[in-house]
Amino acid sequence: MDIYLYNTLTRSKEKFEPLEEGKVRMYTCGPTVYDYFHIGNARSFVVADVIRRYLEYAGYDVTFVMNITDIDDKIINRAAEKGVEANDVAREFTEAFFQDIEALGVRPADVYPKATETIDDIVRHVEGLVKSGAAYVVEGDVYFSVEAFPEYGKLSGKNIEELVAGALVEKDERKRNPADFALWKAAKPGEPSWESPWGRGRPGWHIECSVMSQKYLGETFDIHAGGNDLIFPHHENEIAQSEALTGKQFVRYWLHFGFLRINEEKMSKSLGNFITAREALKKWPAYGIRFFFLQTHYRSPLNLLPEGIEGAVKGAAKFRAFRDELDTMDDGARSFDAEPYRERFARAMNDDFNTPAALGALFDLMHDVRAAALDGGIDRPSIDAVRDFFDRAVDGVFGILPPPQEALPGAGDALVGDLVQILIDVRNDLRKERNFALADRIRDALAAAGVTLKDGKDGTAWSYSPPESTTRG
RNA sequence: GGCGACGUACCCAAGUGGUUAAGGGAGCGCUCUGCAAAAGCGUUAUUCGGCGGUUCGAAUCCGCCCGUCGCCUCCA
Repeated sequence: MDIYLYNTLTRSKEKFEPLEEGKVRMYTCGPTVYDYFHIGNARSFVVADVIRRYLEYAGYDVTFVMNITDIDDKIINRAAEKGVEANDVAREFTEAFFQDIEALGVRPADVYPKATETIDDIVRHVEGLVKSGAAYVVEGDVYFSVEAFPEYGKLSGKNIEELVAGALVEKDERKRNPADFALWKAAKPGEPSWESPWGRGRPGWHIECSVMSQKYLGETFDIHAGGNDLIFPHHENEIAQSEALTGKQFVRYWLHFGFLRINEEKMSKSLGNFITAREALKKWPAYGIRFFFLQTHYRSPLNLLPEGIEGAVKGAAKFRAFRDELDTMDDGARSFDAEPYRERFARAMNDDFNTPAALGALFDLMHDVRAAALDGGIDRPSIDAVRDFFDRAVDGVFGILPPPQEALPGAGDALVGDLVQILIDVRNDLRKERNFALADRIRDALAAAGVTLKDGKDGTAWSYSPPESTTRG
């Protein structure tokens, strides 16, 4: 089955045909490491992660690159505030970035190029643009001349005249056109800087992504993804800088993600209405946050509602319960064909990564497997086939399968488990004696400690999760 | 002002011309239970922001109106 995806460049869904058969070269704009990233940024990282995982599920060999912008005005400003070196800020938040995406279950990219480690390549690229006349030097700054690139505006649907007429473009007498943008910035006193043909300075933001992506993926690559707000000017400028030098198409498919909103408003650092991914992960498990994101199509805006994430946590928990059932399911005589569900899943995902529809297929699979299991039982090969697909989809592609109970903190400890079991045994004796008051006291006390008891036909099972009472705020 | 997205049940959200409008959460009923919890099962929109139009047929196409949001400036 073919994959179709919505390409911002053509404003339409297109059949995905990678440059090289069976191989995908993909790039996503990574963080500027001046602070913790927020839950809205997390949505982009998770969505990109799921797209990458699905392409691999679909059989592609994916090379996935994400940059780290580790030199930038914001980093310099933050360092000045804290009274430390820009380096220190970058190092601290690069480390935090890796911790947080790991906690979110985002699989590592193949390469994480850093701007400060790509300076030579950036300088060469800018030099090339200056030589070709697409860029010009003014007092140690280098600007890209938008008029030198006739196709400027093709991604965002803007044109230079309108941008200039928009009057919001800051006037800078040194620029030939107000829409021109900096490729290289001359160093101000005290700022980190590198040698260049135009004196000491540092790269502009846009050029980093162009150079870092092309360095690892080639002059033309398949997919470049990022948030909607990067379409203009960031990605527009990337195209201009890249294609003006190579004369080749820079990126074949541009994917853009919808925003996470809070109170119907875009969540952003500048509006100050954000919560960091780090804070969110203290409140909710990663699988719940991921499930919450995937319940909405990646291009649509998504309103952050605590009850929404709580619902997502519960939804994801059903996957775990079902997965455990599969392991203990008695085999029966009937066969169950998982293929229609696999097809529905693939059809949904192939249609511009329609994760909500794909989730629907997975829930129907659970429902129908249970119904079949009740109605005579399913044979072993069918159970195995369901489990194989289920694991590859829920865990492999979406990354939303909650960990088994044993993996939860505290519950894996042998002594803790023994103590809980002793209490359960005592309580069950009390129940036999119909001393329910004391039995319930044990149950309530355990519940307060995070241990939930489930009385069933075959005895009492228990599970652990961090107590609700520790919620903060 | 220019460009663009969206408005589907109590909440979230698929579906973009044709059988009964997916799925999740919540509510309700049931099973299980000493009672719970958890889990499972069942159930909840003659209707898709409003008004017109095209069509044998529209949530789906067209027009207008109302409402929400985004980009045009750093931002995922």
